[in-house]
Amino acid sequence: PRGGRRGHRRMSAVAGRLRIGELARAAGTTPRTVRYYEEIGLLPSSEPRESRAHRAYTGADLERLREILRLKELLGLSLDELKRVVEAREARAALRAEWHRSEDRETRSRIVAEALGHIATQLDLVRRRQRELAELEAELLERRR
Amino acid sequence: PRGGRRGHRRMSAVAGRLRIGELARAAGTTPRTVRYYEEIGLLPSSEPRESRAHRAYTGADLERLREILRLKELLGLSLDELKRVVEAREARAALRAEWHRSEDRETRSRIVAEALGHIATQLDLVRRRQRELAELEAELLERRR
DNA sequence: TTGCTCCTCACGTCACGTGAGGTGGC
DNA sequence: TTGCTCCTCACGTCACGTGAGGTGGC
Repeated sequence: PRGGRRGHRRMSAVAGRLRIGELARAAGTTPRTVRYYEEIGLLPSSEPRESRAHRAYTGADLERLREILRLKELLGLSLDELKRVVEAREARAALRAEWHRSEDRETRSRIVAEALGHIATQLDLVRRRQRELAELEAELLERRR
Repeated sequence: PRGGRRGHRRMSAVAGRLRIGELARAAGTTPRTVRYYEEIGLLPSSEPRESRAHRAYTGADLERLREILRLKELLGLSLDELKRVVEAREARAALRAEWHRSEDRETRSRIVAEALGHIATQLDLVRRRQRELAELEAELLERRR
């Protein structure tokens, strides 16, 4: 007595691939937004489809979309800025591979330094927001007296 | 030997009133944004001018604009939501006057309860953002290893 | 008088929302 | 086969940006 009786089993498609509506819902957004991000190259994803075919996404795509939306909402980044962040992140992934191949200590430390720089930039933004939110919270508490 | 030599003294106009450019700069935005907020009724301000006259603002207008921009940026509120927040805040100011006039204890506590409710709503939003930012910070720190 | 800053249209842009009309997969 | 969900235009909307052409105040 488990497993659905009759009726359509309407969820994920083949092999854990997500359809655009499932992806959007899981990420807390809409299909239109996903298509728009693809259009401007923020989600390159969805490998070349034969025209008019449905888009299919992986769990990695979902993670990426969630991360993008989070940076957008929490840090207030524009899609243009997000594009640069995403590209920098991909560049770092490529560099990491290079790091593994390289024996040169100087090359290695240069790569690490650059990665740390990117993270530091984002941390600065996060912390500024945290400070501003703390101020706002303090004022609200004050007003509550 | 203080006070400007010759040249134009080009800052605030009469009696501490701000021009739109000064207001915008002080609030960290643009004149266009100020005009747009006035257009949609978010900044009613700038009492009826004879047509084509320049707008003039007070320090209170500046405070109000700053507050609006802060809620918009930190909490991600739309202008429509901000309008409601501002209206609620004005309603509270009116209620406060009523509170002072009223002798009835029940009326008084009802007014206070309502005001506390509004503040609690905003505090919830602030704290959710804080939690999300803390998560993001933790992940960045983790990634930095 | 000269320079800014201001004024009002009005069209452009960014980040999507919302149908219209049609096709695809459980 | 029936229902959803998907597809691609394409126009609408929100929150401004950006000139164009003109007027106002220190």
